[in-house]
Amino acid sequence: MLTNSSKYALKAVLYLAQYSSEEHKLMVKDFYEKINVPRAYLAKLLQELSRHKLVSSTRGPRGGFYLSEENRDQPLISIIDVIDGPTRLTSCMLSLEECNEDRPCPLHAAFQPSRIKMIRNLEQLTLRELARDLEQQRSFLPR
Amino acid sequence: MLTNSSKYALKAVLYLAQYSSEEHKLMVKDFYEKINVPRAYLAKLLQELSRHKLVSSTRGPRGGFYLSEENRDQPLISIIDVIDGPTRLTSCMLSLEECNEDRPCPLHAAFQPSRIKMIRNLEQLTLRELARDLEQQRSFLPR
DNA sequence: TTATAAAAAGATATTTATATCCTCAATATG
DNA sequence: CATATTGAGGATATAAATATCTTTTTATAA
Repeated sequence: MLTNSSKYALKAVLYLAQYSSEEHKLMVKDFYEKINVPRAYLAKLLQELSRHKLVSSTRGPRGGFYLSEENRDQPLISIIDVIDGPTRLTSCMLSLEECNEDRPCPLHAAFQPSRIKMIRNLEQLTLRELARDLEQQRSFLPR
Repeated sequence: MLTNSSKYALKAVLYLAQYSSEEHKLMVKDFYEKINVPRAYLAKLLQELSRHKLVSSTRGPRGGFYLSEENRDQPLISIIDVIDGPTRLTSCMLSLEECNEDRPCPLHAAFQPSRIKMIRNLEQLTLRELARDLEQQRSFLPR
């Protein structure tokens, strides 16, 4: 479904959404263990997200990563698109280029409705909303 | 969602479901191009499925691969389980071991319904049913 | 202004998935 | 029984994903 990389990235931004702010930045070394992601690899992923303005960062002493208010309004799909590439979830289940509604692949009819629903969710749910669920203990983010 | 390997495998069994029978076996060299799968790699995948009794084969002249009537009654998930391993689709979206209904991960609530629906489809749809769709031109299997 | 701390960037290593090649074993047919 | 043909199996090669290490840049604050 998702690559390890995008799972790592989602865990990281959800953690940042919960525990960071512009006034309280988090360094990689301070939370990579909390989300069980390899330290150096997490740094790479966050750099990539930072380049795409999906997380915020500053260098130097007292620097670190955090989510700005704008960052928090991004949908989940934006993280996945940057890390996994934008076609990962939308392409045909059998990766057939010519699959479409008029000439669907054998899996198309049965799976397209639930696939579309999942993608809509990813496009609509924002980090802010999921962070609220975490805060209210309606969901949890164990290592 | 699925690996290339299981996509290849699904395309192959769907092709065999359409065009092979015990009386009309297909050799790898005769159809790998039809489904756009690397020849030697397709052979490997079919061997693996054969070992698990999901496709039938005989060696020697006039040998090849085909689907028996029993093979045709297998659900799609059995192919995927053999090639990708059985946990690929069922594990948590974030691969959190401790994610469950009582302590769900942040993605759980939004995605579990459509995920379950997809998995049910894979468990219930048989090769025979999808082959029938192909035969009736309700679906298509382009290269 | 200097020392230090942090991310950014680049280079490299490792692991897994994908792909190919070569030999062996089985089977049909003359 | 000999031979050709096919899948089975093992070994190897390549590409992509995952992971680590080192150096550079930027910012802080003493």
